[in-house]
Amino acid sequence: MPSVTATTRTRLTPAERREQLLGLGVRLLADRSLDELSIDLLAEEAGISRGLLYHYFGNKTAFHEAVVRHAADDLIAQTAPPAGGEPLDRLLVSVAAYVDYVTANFEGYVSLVRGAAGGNETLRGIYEEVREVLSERIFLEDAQGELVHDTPRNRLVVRGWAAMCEELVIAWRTDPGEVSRDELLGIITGALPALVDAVAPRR
Amino acid sequence: MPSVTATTRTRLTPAERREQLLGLGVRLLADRSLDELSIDLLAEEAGISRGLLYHYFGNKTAFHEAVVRHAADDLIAQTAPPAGGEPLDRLLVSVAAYVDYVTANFEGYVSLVRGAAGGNETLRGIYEEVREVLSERIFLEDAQGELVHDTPRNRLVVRGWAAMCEELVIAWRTDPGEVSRDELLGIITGALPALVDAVAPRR
DNA sequence: CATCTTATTGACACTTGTTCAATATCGCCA
DNA sequence: TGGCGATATTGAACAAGTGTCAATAAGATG
Repeated sequence: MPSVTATTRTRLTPAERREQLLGLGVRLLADRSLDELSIDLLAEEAGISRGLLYHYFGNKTAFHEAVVRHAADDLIAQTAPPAGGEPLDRLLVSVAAYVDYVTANFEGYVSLVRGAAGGNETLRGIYEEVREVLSERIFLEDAQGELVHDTPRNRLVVRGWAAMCEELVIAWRTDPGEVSRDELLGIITGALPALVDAVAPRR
Repeated sequence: MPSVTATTRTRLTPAERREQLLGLGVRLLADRSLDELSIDLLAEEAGISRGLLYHYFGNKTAFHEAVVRHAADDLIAQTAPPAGGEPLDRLLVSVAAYVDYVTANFEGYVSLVRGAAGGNETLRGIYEEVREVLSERIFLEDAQGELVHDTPRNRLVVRGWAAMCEELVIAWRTDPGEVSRDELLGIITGALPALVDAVAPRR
C-alpha cells in the first residue's frame, strides 16, 4: 500500500478521458452548484492534474458548457417521444418521461437548470435550446393541431407553459404533498389546452 | 485638475455609504451579471478602496445578498396593490405594475432574477420570498375566493402560474411581436382562472 | 483649535484560474 | 522482446481576485 500519493499516471485515449471527465462533472453537480465545481476539485476527484482539464476543455467556462451540453443531450434523448402510437399519446409518454427523469436525477437536474439559467450567454443558450426542443415536440407531434395550432401567440403560450411545468415538477418533487405522480401529470397535460383556450383571441 | 489620483478621502455616515454602495450595485447589474460584479469593479466605480466594502458587507456573497435584497424590496414596494377599489381590480393593478416594473428596469431585473435563481441558498431564498409575496397577494386580496380558493392544490397552481408570468413577461419584453401590453396583461390574468378551473379535482 | 472617535485605506496572505515547457506512458515496429 | 516516437499528462510559475488587519486621517465635539 503506497503512502499517500501513488503517482502512476494512467494514459487514456482522448475520447475516454473526455467521457470520464464529463461524466464525473455531471455526477459532481448533484452535490454542488455549477460554480462551486472548481477545476481543483474536479482534478482531484478524477485523479489528474489541473493542467489536463485545460488541455481538454481550454478553460473553466468551456468545461462547464461541455458538462451542461452533455447533460442536456442526455435529457433530450431520455425524453424522446416513442416511435409508434397516437400523436397525443406520444406526447403524454414524453411528458411522463420528463417528469420521471427529473424525479430520478433531481439534485443534478436542479443544479444544471439553475447553473445554466443563471450562467453566461452560451450556458443560457443551451438551456433555451432544451426548452425549445421540448416545446417543439408539441407542434411536431401534434401536426394536425388537435391540441395547439402553430401560431406565434400559441408559441408564446407553450413557452410559458414549459416554464410552468419546470416549476411545478421541481416544486412537486421537493414536496409532493398529497399529489400523486399521475395527478401531477394530469395537471400538466390539462393545463396546456386550458391555457390555449383561455388565450385564444376572441372573434 | 489633479493628475490621476486625487486622493482626498471623503467620509460619509455608515447609512449614507451603505445606501450609495447598494444603489451603485443595483445600477451596475444592468450591464453585468451578478458574479461579474467583482469587489474590485465596484470599489473603483464608487471611488473607494476594496477594504471599505469588506468593512460594510463582510464578504462578496454577503454584498451580493444585500444588493439582491435591496432590489427585491424595491420590486415588492413598487408593485404593492393600491389601497382602495374592488379586490379583483386591485390585483389587476398590481399585475400591471409588475409588468411595467419589469419593462422599465429590464436589464437589471433579468440580471437580478438570473443571479438570484442561480445563486446560493440565501440568494434563492430571497428570490423565493419575492414570488411568495407576489403570490400571497392573490389569496390575500381575494379573500372571498372569487378567483382562487385557498387550497394546497391551488397554491401549487399559483406557484406555477407565477413562474409562467415571469417567463412570459421576459419573453414578451425581449420580443413583443404583435402582442400589446394590454394583450399581455389579458393573457396573464386570463391564464390564472383557466388554470384553476382546469386543475380543479373533478367531483 | 486640540482631541478623539471611527470611517477609510493600503499593503499583504491566500485561493483559484490559466499557461507552457518538460516528462513519461503506451502502441508500434524492428 | 525491447527500444522508439507520438502525444497524453504533469508541475511549477504566473495572473487575477478575495479576504485580513494594523495604520491613517476626516470630521465632530468640547
